[in-house]
Amino acid sequence: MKTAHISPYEPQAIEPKWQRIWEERCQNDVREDPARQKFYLLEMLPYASGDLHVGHARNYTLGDVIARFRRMRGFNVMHPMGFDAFGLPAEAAAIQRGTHPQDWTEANIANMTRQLHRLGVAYDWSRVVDTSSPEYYRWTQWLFLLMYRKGLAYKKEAPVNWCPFDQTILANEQAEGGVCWRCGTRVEQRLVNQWFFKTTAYADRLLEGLDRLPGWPERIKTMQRNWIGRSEGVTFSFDIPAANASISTFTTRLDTVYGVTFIALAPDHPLLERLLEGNEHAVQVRRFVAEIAGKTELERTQMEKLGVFGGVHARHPLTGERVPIWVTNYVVSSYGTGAVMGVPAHDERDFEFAHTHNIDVKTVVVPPNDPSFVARDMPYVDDGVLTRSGEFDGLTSADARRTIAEELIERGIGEETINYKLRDWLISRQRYWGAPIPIVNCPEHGLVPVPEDQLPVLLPYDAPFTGTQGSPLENVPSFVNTTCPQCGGPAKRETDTMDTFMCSSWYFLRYLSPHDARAPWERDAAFYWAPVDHYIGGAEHAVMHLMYARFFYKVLHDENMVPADEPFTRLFNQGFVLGENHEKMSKSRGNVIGIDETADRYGIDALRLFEMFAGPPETDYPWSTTGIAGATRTLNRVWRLVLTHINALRNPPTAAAANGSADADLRYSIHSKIKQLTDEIGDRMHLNTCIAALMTLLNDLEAYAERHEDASKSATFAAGLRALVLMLAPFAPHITEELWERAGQMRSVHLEAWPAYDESALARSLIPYVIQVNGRHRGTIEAPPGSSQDAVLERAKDVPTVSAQLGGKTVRKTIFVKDKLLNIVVG
RNA sequence: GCCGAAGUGGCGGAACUGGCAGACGCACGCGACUCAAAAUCGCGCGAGGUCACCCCUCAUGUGGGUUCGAUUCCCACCUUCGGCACCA
Repeated sequence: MKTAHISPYEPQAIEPKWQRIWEERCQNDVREDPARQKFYLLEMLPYASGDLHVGHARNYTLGDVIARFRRMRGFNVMHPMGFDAFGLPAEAAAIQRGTHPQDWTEANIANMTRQLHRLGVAYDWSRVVDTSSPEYYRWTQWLFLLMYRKGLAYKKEAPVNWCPFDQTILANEQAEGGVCWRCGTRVEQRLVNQWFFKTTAYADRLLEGLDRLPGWPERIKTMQRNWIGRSEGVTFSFDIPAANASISTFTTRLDTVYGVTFIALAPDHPLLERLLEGNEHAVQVRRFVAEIAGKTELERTQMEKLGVFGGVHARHPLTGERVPIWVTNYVVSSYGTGAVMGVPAHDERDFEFAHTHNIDVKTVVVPPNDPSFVARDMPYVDDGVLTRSGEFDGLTSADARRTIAEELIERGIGEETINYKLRDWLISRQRYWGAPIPIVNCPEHGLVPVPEDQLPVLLPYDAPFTGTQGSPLENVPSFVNTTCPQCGGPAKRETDTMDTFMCSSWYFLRYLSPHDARAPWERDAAFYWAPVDHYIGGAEHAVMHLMYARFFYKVLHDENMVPADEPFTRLFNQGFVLGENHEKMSKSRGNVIGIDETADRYGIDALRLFEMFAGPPETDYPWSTTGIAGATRTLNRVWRLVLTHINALRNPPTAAAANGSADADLRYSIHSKIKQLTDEIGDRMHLNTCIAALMTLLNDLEAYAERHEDASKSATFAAGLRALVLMLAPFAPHITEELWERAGQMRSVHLEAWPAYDESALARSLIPYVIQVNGRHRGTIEAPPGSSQDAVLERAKDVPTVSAQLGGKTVRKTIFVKDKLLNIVVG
């Protein structure tokens, strides 16, 4: 093969060239087309942090390959991109460097936009959104008002993480370990008036919806189920005669109720003060409560189980026994009723507590096969059969739970209850860089929503965001002081901004009509495009973003603004790109590989090809400098092969196979690869094996060209070149477009149809049969498909390595798998 | 502690429903081209035995099991990674 006179492959020249042309042609812009099947592909929008690295590139390339493939398969593909632009990092950077959050964010978006263009991803750039722009957050505020109108947004006083140094509230995830992520100060629990969304009202629907999402990873659904934490049980009361009160408890194990030997109260239980009146233990209890109050809930969960006797007894509603009440550190007031019936024999925690405080352990449930069982060294927490439980003895746990519940309900002291771990979503943030909450406080009318025609409530550019003066907007009089929309009298605005997760809970709908000034999105557009068919993003958003977005979507479905009640049909969590040292890529480790430096050196197509080839999309893999060099080498080989035989693409030969079996073999290779990629990209998405298949096809084509001087005149070879370029196009869009143009094609390679495979090319006259003796591979023969067992056996006996194993032994049986294998069992 | 995922050459990985373990690539070695190097191309490349060739044995974290046959299914254990962790 002559390689002379072929221009060198120069990605640095052709990549910007095609990016410019695609942009000028608006080649990737889409619109609704009822005649075609839609496909909405989305990657989670990035936070506007400023710089993209090869991990982002992997994520977006994966989406791009699937989107381009779908487009070539005839789908009308929506593939947009945007920026999650509000948030604390912008404010932190502002405080640190003295730049304004808006300027910092804008500069970052400009840089990231440049880098995203550079990646060659086929986004519809006319739809880009910036969640910090007034055109966008106007609708975030509008959606807040929708929630408010529906009674799903409310304000209440609640304990939150407060950093005394930064003078601000922190989200749970920013106060991990009980310290402020920014300054390391220990956070305090503080009661603050906060805005919440009533996510708990949707708890059951959020749970049930997961069962209708077969396209989601099981582990993400499990995480959401755990987070929602639905549990069914019974709430019933214990009377406290001495205090003339009663204490309500929740349990899922009513079958163990006869084993109650104490009641455990949360230290901040509302009834506690009443129990302590005239109680000789009061001093001790108060000292204990004060000690615990100094700890956050998180710290409490990490301590050993402590408690003091409360000085009073309750009356067991079924046995009438006196049950001591203890105040403990292991019961939390925020779940259930803040009081727990203590059953040491059948609960790990109660057992541990009872053990250290010398409380009775009363076994009331025994394993079915061990009636004399006694919980001595460890509790028995499984279901079993009841004993020492009065009239309920002999019932199974399941039956007992039902029967005892009926009894309590009948007597009017109990009711069936469902509890959730899920709590309402706290959306207030005392920060500057977020969307202001569109509510006005009027001395006459209380909380008054800002009328929709007055949106957006603009974030003032000038605000003292020092990070130490509390909420910055509080200190901007021109913002705070306003008039009541209802009476026109003087009033004050809410100075909190909204959690940025609100911005990202609906952005995928804004993409559908990003410039609409009358509505957050056009209903028709939503009913055409939604839901998102394929959502790609990291698993770190398993609960937060994905739960919030599902909540929003269900509310919007109730409003008939979207066509269904689940926003993301298929969810895919891609793996990370690790550093070359197999460690997580991070600035502090100094192993971050940037997009620009990589593109300059190897080209974007090589980056894309390497990242899709290095491993299956869901697993982590390390960066490899030699690996990407290998991708460049592969592209170089494609370049030379195609240009050497460019005439075969320019004027495809029509002559039938000229080289007999070589052509048939090549044809088989071509069509099997087309079939493999077609099935794989559409379904399992193991793009690494797709690229391996393309490399094999490249090897086969090169070998053919090497052996046949007149390769360019073979119709089969020409078809192979064509298939190679078309199938490589989603992976390496620039080089394929350039080759396509040089082949004299008038249309973009990316608007061509995906090649079709021919079943007849996959049928072979001879196929390999594996011959085993006693299950071990001893040889291979070639025979026609559909050969009989006897025919294969006859042929197999002639294979020396097989006959050597058969020598002198009796054939006991043979196992024959049609078109595949013959196993001869001898002994 | 509980739940889940994963362990395959020097490295990334392949083998999709049990049927030729190591596709494809990287690294490495040898050779061709070259004054030389780079680039490129060709050949080799799990371990051991025998080595002229054929071939044989062992090998998919460890130990068992099911099966004619196990990287694949089952049981136990080890390691790694993720999630949950007093939710009554």
